[in-house]
Amino acid sequence: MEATGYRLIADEGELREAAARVSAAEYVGLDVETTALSPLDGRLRLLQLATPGGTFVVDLFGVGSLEPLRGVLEGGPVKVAHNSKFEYSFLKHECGIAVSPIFDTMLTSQLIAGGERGLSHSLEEVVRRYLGRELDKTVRAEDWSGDLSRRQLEYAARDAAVLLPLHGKLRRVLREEKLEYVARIEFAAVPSLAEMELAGIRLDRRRWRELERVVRERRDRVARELEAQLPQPEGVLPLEGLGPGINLNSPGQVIEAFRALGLDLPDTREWTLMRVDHPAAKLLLEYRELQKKLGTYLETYPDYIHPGTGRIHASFAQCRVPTGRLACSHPNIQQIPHEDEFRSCFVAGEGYLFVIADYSQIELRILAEVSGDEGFVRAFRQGEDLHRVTAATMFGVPMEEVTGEQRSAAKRINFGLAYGRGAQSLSAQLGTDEERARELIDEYFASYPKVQRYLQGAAEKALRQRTLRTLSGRVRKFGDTSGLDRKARSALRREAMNFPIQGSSADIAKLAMIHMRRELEGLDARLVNSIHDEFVVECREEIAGEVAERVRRSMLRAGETLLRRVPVEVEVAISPEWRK
DNA sequence: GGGCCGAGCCAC
DNA sequence: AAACGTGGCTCGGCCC
Repeated sequence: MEATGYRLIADEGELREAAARVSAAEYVGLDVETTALSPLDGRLRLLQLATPGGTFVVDLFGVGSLEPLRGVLEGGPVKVAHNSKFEYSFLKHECGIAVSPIFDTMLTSQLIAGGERGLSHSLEEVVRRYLGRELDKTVRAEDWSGDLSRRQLEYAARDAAVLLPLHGKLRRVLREEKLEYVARIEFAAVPSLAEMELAGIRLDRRRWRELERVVRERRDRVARELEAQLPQPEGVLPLEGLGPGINLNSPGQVIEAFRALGLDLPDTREWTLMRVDHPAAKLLLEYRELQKKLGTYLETYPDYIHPGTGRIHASFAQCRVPTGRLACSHPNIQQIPHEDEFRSCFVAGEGYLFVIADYSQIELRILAEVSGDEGFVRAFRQGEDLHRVTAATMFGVPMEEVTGEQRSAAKRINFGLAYGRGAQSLSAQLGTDEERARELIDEYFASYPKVQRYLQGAAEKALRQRTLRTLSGRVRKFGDTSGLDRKARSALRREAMNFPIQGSSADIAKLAMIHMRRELEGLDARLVNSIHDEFVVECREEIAGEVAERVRRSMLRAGETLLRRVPVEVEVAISPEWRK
């Protein structure tokens, strides 16, 4: 790698001069070094700006304020960054600067990869893949809070400088691969995600603790009843209430205990236990549910409350999921149990309310759109109850005469097909035999012939052309499909049928987040959670009505941008708690 | 003590 | 023998 020239900026005068030089550039590489990984816990130390004419390394412990750079960072040249959510978050939180416009080389690499597994998207790997250069990343782990070595400064400058040739290369690839539109969506969504993380969400600690106590009592009671049913393991004296007993969380020990009862289990999954006719099996299922709630949610979530803000700041990964859905972690606030007793512990702050908005049946609307099936499209256009219409057509009865059971079967098929579900699994869910399930599917496809044609077409295309796209052009690439066994082939077919539907839904959700941020700008209102087709916005109580309308408008606009033949519907609720 | 993996299960 | 797409988290159980 070539020697890196850079200029260290250590006072305000030099910074103003640098800002003037940088503002003339069309693209600048942007990178920061920080004293911690979260802006809530650490500070910016260095800010690097790379232009074709040279790289500036700004020492924030020297300049004090980045105000002279505001004009460069907000508007002005395109800022090229790798994982720009990081730069955005620090600059927004620490300086109130909203970086824009953005070109993100990590998101670009992820879009181009199309969900292929095993590809790293670290700067080091992406530079190796697209530029054929080696970057030494060993300096990153060093301490950035004290005096900086020459090596550290060079490293910092080089990381920013490499973004320019990388951008040049990736821009060409984006164009060749027809990914420019979806890339624009991703880049524009970065501020929405960053600000959602910074905002965090409030968990009512007292109510959560109370719920924990109740659930723990229930669990302990079930555990005692269950242990009374199971034989004690050998070599353990049955000391009352003191025994180590068996570990109910260990599938191995549970299988052993059931064997002693004369029940041979292949595994201890829910599906297996459900059909075991023994009170211990029912108790174990009950125990599992309570243990899951306790261990995964109740005991651990309070640890995520940030001491500084008193709120939970989860992280959202923008392009980690091949379909384009967000992934959430630390903790995952997309998987809170749906029951009100859990969700209602997430509350708006004092004087604030939640606006909770979700898309109604968005994936089925997408299926209608992409398949173009007239019956399906008509049902949505006329605002009918789709499951009822489906049942009426499938079973050949008038709408008014559809029974609850028929509607429920139709609903399960409607949803199942979007996941590529087959007769076998459908029969298990409906409690019919496989032949009957096959008949139902046939009747379904007879009612909606273009849906069948579409789904089969997607599966074939994945196998033959090995690439599929969503409505925004997001691509999913499938590896070599020639050597797959039957099982792997059918798994791939199912994935192929699902990808455009789930992926287009993610496209719409991301567009909605972009619109929403603009619609809410200047209001005391912000997005605090995003659960695929649902958004939770927190706002001052006085403006909740107005915010609800703006959220609805943003979501409808996003839906209508990508769905041209099918109407979009959004349901909005206002509540001090996260609940329906 | 940390890392890894499979089983199991929560969400959409 | 067994399920139906996308994830993340906790646990036991194993390794170094």
